[in-house]
Amino acid sequence: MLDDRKLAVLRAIVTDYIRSREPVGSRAIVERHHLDVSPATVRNDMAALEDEGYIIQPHTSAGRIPTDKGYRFFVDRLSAMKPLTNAEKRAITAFLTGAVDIDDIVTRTVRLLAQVTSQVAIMQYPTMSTAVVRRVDIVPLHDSRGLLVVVNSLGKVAQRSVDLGSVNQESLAVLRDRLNESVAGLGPSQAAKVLGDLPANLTPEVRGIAVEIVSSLLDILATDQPTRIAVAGINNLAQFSNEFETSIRPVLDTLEEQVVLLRLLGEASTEVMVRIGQENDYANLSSASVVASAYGVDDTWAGLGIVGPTRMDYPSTMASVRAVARYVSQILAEG
Amino acid sequence: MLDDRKLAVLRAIVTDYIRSREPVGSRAIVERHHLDVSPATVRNDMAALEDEGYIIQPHTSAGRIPTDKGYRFFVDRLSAMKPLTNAEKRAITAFLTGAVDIDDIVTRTVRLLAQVTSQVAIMQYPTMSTAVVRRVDIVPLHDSRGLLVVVNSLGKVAQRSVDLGSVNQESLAVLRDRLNESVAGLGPSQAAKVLGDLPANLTPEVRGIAVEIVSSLLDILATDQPTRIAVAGINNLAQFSNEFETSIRPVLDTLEEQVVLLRLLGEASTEVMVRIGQENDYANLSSASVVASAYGVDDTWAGLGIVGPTRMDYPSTMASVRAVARYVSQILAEG
DNA sequence: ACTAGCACTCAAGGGCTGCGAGTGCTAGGA
DNA sequence: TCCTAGCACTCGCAGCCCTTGAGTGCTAGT
Repeated sequence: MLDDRKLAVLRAIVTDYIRSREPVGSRAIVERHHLDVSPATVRNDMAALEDEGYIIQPHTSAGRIPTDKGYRFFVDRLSAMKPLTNAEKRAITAFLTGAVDIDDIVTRTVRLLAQVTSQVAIMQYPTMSTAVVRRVDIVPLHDSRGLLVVVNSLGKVAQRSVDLGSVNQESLAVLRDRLNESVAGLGPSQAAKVLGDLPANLTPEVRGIAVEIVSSLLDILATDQPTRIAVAGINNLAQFSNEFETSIRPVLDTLEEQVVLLRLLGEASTEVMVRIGQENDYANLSSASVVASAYGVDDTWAGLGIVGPTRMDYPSTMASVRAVARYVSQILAEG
Repeated sequence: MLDDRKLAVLRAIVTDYIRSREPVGSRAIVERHHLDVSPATVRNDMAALEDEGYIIQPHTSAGRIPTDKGYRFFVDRLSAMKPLTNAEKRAITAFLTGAVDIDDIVTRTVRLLAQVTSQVAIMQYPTMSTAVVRRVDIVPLHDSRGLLVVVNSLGKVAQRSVDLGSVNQESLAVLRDRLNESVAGLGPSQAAKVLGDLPANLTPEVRGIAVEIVSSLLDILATDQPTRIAVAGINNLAQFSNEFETSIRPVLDTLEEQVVLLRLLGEASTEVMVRIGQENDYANLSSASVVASAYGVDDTWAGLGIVGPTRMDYPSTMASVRAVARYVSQILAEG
């Protein structure tokens, strides 16, 4: 049905349209891509491609532009990721070295990604779910307030404000040691099991306060901060103001919805995921595309990616997203 | 020079223009604000106001719109902050109760502010500078990597990845205890002084590792995370796409510049600060206004505020910003 | 000091026109 | 059977002109 020349025509339309944002006509194709046929022949091919739903005409006397389906076909079958230039690789390493902690890594990565792709970058903070607890601490602050601090093996720190009542320092130290003995080295779910029985085994004076602290601790382990997302490069959207069908409004709305972003990134695998226009489950993103990939080490994975107009340079963007995901994984693995 | 009626005319122009975004004509003023004079009289007043630079005509046959100077006069002399409705007050308290730690407070506050004002909200994380160190901990992670964790009296947790070499657990515990004895209860600058002499007083086997850890600790105390800013409600900008002189682009650019935002918020005092259009030192904000206030407890203050078009409802916005700053200060004071 | 009246200005919107890019179709050639 | 040349057709776009109407500044009169 689609012979080689038709595929070449489709590829030409997609690449030219991505470059120029102008509907692509039959003459332009034969000229720019030296197909050795006449425009009339290309027109016949275009008619066929239009019948199949890969391209449309914005109006009768205009050239063709790709549909979502056309982009999809292009991404799946007609393009290869464009390898990064050495300058880009150097920029990536330069940007990511010198990060001091995991928050810093995320902040730097998301900015880097925004800069490299000239799109809006989003990145999920690594989850703790497969990490194990390394340290639990209870720090008195002032009056009866204190802070419960949990450090996990990824170097992620979680904290929760707690009420310590009038418990004395020694009891607190005892409780802390018991907590550490119990849960250090355990994953969240195992830790939660162990913690359930803990208060019963404590001396009465500690027990009162222990109940609240254990419940806060369980809370930390359960919620596991899956809700945090870093965003950067929103200013890059402005250049596409008239790119999106109506306005950039719905896209901006989506970027404020952490839950939606999380679900988007949740679908990323270690290879590059691309969602084009209507393929997104969210009406707000129906004229946007999402390119995402998972990053992480061992069994701990989270997502990062970009959001942009459907008319984007998929080969380059996909390559950038994948490269950044790999570099940041590597950095996480190293320390 | 400016008699009462002229002031009333200016006030009418500002309020009507804020409402309708249409240039305000002389007839509209006498009708909507029952000044008991004729349009012709108002026209004379308008000519005077224009001479003084408070209003301009976008084109010859149009009504008048306020200049930055006109807004400034309005804010300083012609308006009072609009008290919040009970519903708004309830929304604020509802939104802020249940915050679990300081990060959570900031996240919630900045979203709240964006929602209440329908503008872009920005908020500086509280600085540690006047807080005292409560706890220092060193948590081994894997291989030779570890995490240095510092908790301060505000409940703020800072961490830094460190290389522990092959030091054993006991030495680490010793070092940790010594660090806590030395700096607990001290502010950053005092702590830094004490820390300088510490390694010399340690046993040789601990000393090697201590040097690096102390330097990381000093780093944490010095950098003090003043660089973090939370932003929310960028989608609110979209409704003003054609509000800003050229586009929302420069404003979006500014919002990506943490340094600029920090300097903006740094100028906030405990009363409400308003910067209108060209009053901002940044060309990117020349058609935007910033409303900000300081929040905090005791000697620890940071800034929060909003960024929006110069055509904004100053009385309400100022009231909201002030109210939110006060509520969040109160919450910080309580726990 | 205010007002009525009037001539003037100018942005915005509607209708009209010519231009040109691009198409679909058909007939003819390899 | 596939490709091409030629041609009539479509339609968005830009430019132009005109009308409309809101709003002004000025002047003479109360």
